[in-house]
Amino acid sequence: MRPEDLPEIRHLSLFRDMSQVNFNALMDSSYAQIFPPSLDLIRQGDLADFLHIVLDGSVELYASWGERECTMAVVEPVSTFILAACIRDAPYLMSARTLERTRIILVPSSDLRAMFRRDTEFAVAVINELAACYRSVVRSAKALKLRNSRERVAAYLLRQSLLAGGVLSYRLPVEKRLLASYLGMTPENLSRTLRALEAEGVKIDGARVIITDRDRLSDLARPDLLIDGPDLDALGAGASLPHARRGA
Amino acid sequence: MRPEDLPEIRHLSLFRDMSQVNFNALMDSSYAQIFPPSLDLIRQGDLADFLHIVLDGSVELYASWGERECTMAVVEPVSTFILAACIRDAPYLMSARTLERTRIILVPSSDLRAMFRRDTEFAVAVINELAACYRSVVRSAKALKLRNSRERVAAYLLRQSLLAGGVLSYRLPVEKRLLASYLGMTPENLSRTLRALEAEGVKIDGARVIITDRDRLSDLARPDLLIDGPDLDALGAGASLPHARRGA
DNA sequence: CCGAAAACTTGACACAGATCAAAGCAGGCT
DNA sequence: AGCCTGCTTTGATCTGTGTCAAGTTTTCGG
Repeated sequence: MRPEDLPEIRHLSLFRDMSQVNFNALMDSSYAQIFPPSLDLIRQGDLADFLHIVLDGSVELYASWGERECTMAVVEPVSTFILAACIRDAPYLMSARTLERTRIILVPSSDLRAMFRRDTEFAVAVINELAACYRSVVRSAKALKLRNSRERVAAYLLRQSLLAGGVLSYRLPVEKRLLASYLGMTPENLSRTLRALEAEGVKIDGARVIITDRDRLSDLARPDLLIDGPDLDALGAGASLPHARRGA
Repeated sequence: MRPEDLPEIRHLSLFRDMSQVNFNALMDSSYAQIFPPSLDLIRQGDLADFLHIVLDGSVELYASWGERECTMAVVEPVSTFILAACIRDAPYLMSARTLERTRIILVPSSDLRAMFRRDTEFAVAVINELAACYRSVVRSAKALKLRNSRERVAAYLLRQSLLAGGVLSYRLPVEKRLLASYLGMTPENLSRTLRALEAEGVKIDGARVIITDRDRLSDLARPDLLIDGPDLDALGAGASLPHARRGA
């Protein structure tokens, strides 16, 4: 692990409040590793040996059942994933693969479990993180059950615009194929839906999104605080995709 | 609150390991209340003032968006609900209504938040509870995205049979209307699907389910440990419905 | 025990979304 | 640069699921 990584990790809400000694102890038993793109890091069903912290690159969390699979989230630096499985000492419910060349810190889950018994501040941080993750998945389950795919796409486009700072133009931060899977639809259907939305206040050109009539799009998406955030919740790794960036 | 309630609450994994003094303190600031059937206990969006513990009766957790609504879970005695919102001191993401006459203990969420800073065993219990809830919602999100409605129904029927102890005949523990909503489909569609499944190894007679060919049904449902459990996870209030009972 | 209200079922139909197939297009690699 | 793989789009078609409407059954309160 590089020394310059430590401050970044320390800055995560999960590790921010614990004592320096305990933080050091945790980091001492951890190690960094670099993975090439499209590499499977975790297979669902395996036992959760390590908490993962993404430092560079990005990681897709996905679930599979038989032949089918679907994207559950994408994790970007700097954040952690599969905390819950580590804590329960249980099999992972999701698989993980790198989307690009990715550097990851691995924290042994046994150390983790020992640590929150010793460090109250850490325990409180874990509690907050888990509660946030939980709420984040609940939000996406609500979206899935309450909205149809057109509404989900519209809400997604609108939300990205807000996350990028209210801009009217931005680039999709993930491939459409992946976005489709995340939104619970086929790539073909997403493609058509994006096309159809051009009559509803948004122009799509490749990965570029241009919102031409925010109110109109908003009428369709009917964004909802309790589904779309603004989530102080899902800032950690819950069940969301990367944010669009201002000016990108 | 009745004195005889305390042991039952104390027995919950959430409260089992904390010190007696702290448990008493928490209970002292709590109070019981009895609600009639079909009463709205919680409206999504309200601030989370109390952790709820169901002692008698049952409670439906549901989400709404505009006119639409859907069932997220049903909570039965003795267990807690909306822990995550209490911890985050955030608005509820779900609404709650009683399904029958229901007795509930209300624990002020401020006391709760103070308590896990003071009592490490309680903090650990909260961590475990939240991790379990999280995993439970992930499971149901996976089911929703990976299976079609017929597969979800088949898996549900099979799972209930196992939860009731592997029986081949049991009664549905909830109304079909509610089950449909939980499974993300319309009542009409559920009705037709149940009918169609009669060619696949189950017989449905009103609320009675008779599994006539477990293997055949299993082939269709393809039950999966990482979706359907057996979840040591969702024994608490995650995102599940009541279990069928042996002999019912 | 009866009547009203609610839950459930069934049928006809419409539409959203999946699938299959094939044609562009773009990005990465040698 | 140029090829090749994999993403994306488009079209045609089909299936699953929702909707509307009417009927039946069950439940529950008086």
